[in-house]
Amino acid sequence: MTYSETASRILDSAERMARQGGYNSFSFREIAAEIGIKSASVHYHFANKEILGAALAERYTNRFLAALGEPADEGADEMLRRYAASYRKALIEDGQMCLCGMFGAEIRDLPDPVARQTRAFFVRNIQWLGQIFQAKGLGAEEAETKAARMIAALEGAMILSRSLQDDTLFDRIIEGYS
Amino acid sequence: MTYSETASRILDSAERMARQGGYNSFSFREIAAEIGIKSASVHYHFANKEILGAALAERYTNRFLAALGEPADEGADEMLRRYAASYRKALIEDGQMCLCGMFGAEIRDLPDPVARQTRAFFVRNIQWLGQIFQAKGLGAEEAETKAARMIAALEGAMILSRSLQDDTLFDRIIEGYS
DNA sequence: TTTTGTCTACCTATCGATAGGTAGCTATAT
DNA sequence: ATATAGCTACCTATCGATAGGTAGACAAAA
Repeated sequence: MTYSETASRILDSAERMARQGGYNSFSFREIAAEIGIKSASVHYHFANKEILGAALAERYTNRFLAALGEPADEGADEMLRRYAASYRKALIEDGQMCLCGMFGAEIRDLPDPVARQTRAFFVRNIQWLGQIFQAKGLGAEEAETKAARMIAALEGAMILSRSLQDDTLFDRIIEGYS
Repeated sequence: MTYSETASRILDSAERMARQGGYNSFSFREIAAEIGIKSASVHYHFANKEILGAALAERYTNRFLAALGEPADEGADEMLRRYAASYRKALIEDGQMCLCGMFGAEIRDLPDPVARQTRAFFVRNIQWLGQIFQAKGLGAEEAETKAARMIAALEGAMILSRSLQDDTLFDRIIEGYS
């Protein structure tokens, strides 16, 4: 999926808000005000909120995986380090939570298309990490479990580090995974 | 803090909604409708939303810790198992997320009194678990890190298991902590 | 001339919150 | 015993703000 300049700016704005406060924390009005158009014009690009929310999660997932590269490009340990570093960068450098971590927590309250895209984030990330763990010699099932465990640790580390306003806590929690 | 019958039912209702969709997912009107009073009467018991939210997090924290008992009552490993089991019960038996996990994720968007109570949940839980790890022979700093790591793993496991609608995933992720 | 993107203007529903009132209980003072 | 006063727990009615969403006009570009 490719987006126009305006559509991209809408997504940028919505993503920033959603990663701060979840699905109910971005609105057509606020997005419009931020990028200098009217809320009706936001509806032109994204007909309703569930379409916008689903697009948000889809673009986030694609960008996230694209930034990681193919799972086999380099050594397995280096890939794990890179994976953890991408969460670290989001939290500490960008000051934002994982969009799909937020959406995942409130998934029972989300419109179905948004929930589906949120699940896709975790499925694809478990696949990505699972390949790494398999490259390290683990069986498919165990690799998947370890992948899920690592993602859970990173999502949880974000929440605790953010809550306690202590960036170093993220590193201390993740120590050993990198 | 002790609450009247009605105040307790307000908190029960709000807690259930908040653990499903976060701070913006409960409203005075919806709570009132659920327990059969008017929204103005909810304001009688909790003057505004931040007071209600803070009371929610405070009661949740106190109940959570009370259910765990004193950290030294039994063997350290049994206490760790019990700690993980309390998250498991919430997720699988009650079908709910951790209230302060939800609030923690969106903490930057929360009114200050709610954010403070949310932080208190994590501080007190790290203290509780830290005592267990110290009883197992770890130094204070390392015990605190391991405590935070375990809480992060449990919060993250809830999000993934919930997102992927797979109860067994929670157990597989937590395997080894219990 | 059709499409694209934006606008004005509006809608209904809901939000948190407040004002003002009432029924019933309780405690004190006469 | 009775009147007075205050408190508790609710009510009706309403406020301004904001939510998501829609209809239709309009200008520029293809």
